[in-house]
Amino acid sequence: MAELDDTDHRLLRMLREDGRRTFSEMAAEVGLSVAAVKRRVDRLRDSGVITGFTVQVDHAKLGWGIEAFVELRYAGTTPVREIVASAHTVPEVQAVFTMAGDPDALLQVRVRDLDHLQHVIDGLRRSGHVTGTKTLMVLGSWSRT
Amino acid sequence: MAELDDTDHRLLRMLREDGRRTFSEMAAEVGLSVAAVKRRVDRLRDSGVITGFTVQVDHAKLGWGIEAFVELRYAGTTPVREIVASAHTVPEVQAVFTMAGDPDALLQVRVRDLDHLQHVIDGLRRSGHVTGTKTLMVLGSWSRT
DNA sequence: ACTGAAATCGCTGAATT
DNA sequence: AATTCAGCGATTTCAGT
Repeated sequence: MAELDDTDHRLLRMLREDGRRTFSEMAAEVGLSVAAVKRRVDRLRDSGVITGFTVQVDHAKLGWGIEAFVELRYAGTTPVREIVASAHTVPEVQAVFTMAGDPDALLQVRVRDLDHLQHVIDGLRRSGHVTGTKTLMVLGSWSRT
Repeated sequence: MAELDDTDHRLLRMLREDGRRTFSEMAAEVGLSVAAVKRRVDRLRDSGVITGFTVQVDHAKLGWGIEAFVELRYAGTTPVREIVASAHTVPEVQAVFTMAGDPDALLQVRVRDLDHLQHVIDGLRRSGHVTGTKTLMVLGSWSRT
């Protein structure tokens, strides 16, 4: 577990709000030189606290307007790595969470419409050792970032 | 819904893999000038397809090693906006999804340890009109980005 | 819409305290 | 660990096609 001071946390918070904020801007805000800020951000990357940078996309604007969570139940013998392996090959699956207890996994999926969702769920039920699904349709969402 | 050609989709994919990729790199890859790539990315931002840039963080490295989903059920009279409003003031809540049917909402939470999780769940049950919770502990996860 | 060039601004590494 | 400075590369704007 990495040792971070207040300045590191401030830099992380700034980058969460805008991952393209420049070192100069951040330096001015925390009261350090540009090179010092760069050294800290480099260190956060090297220590694995920062794993990458990415863009945030409005999927609805791209025509993928439906979001859902699918709870999966598997046959008792199915190893976890097989659950993840079979689920993440489905392009509509955005994230896979393996769970303790019931259900065995939770999938976050994004689809164009309800027909499309039906098709994805059918595919999941056919593949592997899925013994049951429960689908939760997302009506709205809020995210901290 | 925005009109995007193949080049726009390629640029989006590149930025999802690395949100700090330079215009020069992307220009070389898609075979356009730097100025043309910048114009396209600017347009994706202006049209709302790109909503922002952010950093990806390994929360376990920061000592927030436990992740869970909490299904919430509310009294029938509770308006959706009140569900979201009360949940997103809890700092441990990373995301709020309001759902069709049962449960009424799904919260993604991150905590330091199980005591901390217990405390967060107790707080949720006390606040507002929550009539029941079910907590799903995350053992492992995979995400497309 | 894209190109190419010019000006500005930010990034990076080395030397220093 | 932070600062300063110099060299380099990226961003941004604009005229031209």
